[in-house]
Amino acid sequence: MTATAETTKAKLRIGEVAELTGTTPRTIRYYEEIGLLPGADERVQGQHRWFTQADVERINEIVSLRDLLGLSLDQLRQLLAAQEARAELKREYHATEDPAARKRILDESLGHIATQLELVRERRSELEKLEVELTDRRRLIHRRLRELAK
Amino acid sequence: MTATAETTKAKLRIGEVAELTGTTPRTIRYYEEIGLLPGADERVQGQHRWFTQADVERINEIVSLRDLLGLSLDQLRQLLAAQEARAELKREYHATEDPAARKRILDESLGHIATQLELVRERRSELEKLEVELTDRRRLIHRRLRELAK
DNA sequence: TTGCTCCTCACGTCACGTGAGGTGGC
DNA sequence: TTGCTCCTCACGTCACGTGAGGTGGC
Repeated sequence: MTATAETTKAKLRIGEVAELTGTTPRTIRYYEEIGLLPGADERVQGQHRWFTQADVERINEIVSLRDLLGLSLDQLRQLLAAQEARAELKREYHATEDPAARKRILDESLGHIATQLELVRERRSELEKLEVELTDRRRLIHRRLRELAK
Repeated sequence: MTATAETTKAKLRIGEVAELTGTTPRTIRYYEEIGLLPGADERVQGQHRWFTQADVERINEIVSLRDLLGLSLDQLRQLLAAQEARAELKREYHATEDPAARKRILDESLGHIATQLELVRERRSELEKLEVELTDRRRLIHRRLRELAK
């Protein structure tokens, strides 16, 4: 009856997943339709979809990159494909003992992360610029209010 | 022949404005069409549109809020309407000498700015969370690379 | 005057929203 | 078993993209 035992392989319905990820069932079906979510071909047409915690995390990641970095779903599909390639590499990594192969795999991962980090930082600096503008305007108004209070 | 003299009331064409704002002529026409840009009714149907530096700044602001805060154009229209109300208040502000009226106007402006700042900060904290996740993953890979180098 | 940029339809697209009508699982 | 959530079309919408055919300004 522990929490970990309860959540092991817990099957989630599409409405629950939508709630957990802040999306809608329609959005999740659409992501499956365009190939952003895996495992769609295993289901018989008309039957209910069942999701796992891993699906929730993937959708959260999609939503996060979509909203925060403003990527199109096509760009996201490419990015996620690159991530899967990385996961594949990870399995190769554990399969090999060759230090040179391991180094090559890790270097490649670093490249993918660097790409995403650059996007994040670009966005952050734009947001900070906007914040500075707003706080400047606020400061000006506060000054005028103090003038009035005299 | 000074720069300021040259740019005074300089009339810009839609293509130039698109370039300056990182948009397209189609986007600018669309924004005019849905009422995000003012002064559309003064132009005779079929004639060329002429823009000023003020239009460039407005479009930059629209693009910035659209991309960085993820607002819909409908939300943006409301926000910009509120801003115009503030500009109107500003004129009233300069017209009145009554300190109480002036204070009321400034307080209202503060409210609008606070709303935008809240949106900006929400976004920023989400972005920072994503950045931390990415740098954590990068650190892990760097550690493994150092292990390999031994 | 010649080009280049502009103009207005108008249909296409991406990322879903929104019913309509029907079936499946606690 | 009943009701709620799920299913699949399929059309609608928002924010533009993309030609087609024609006119205007340095």
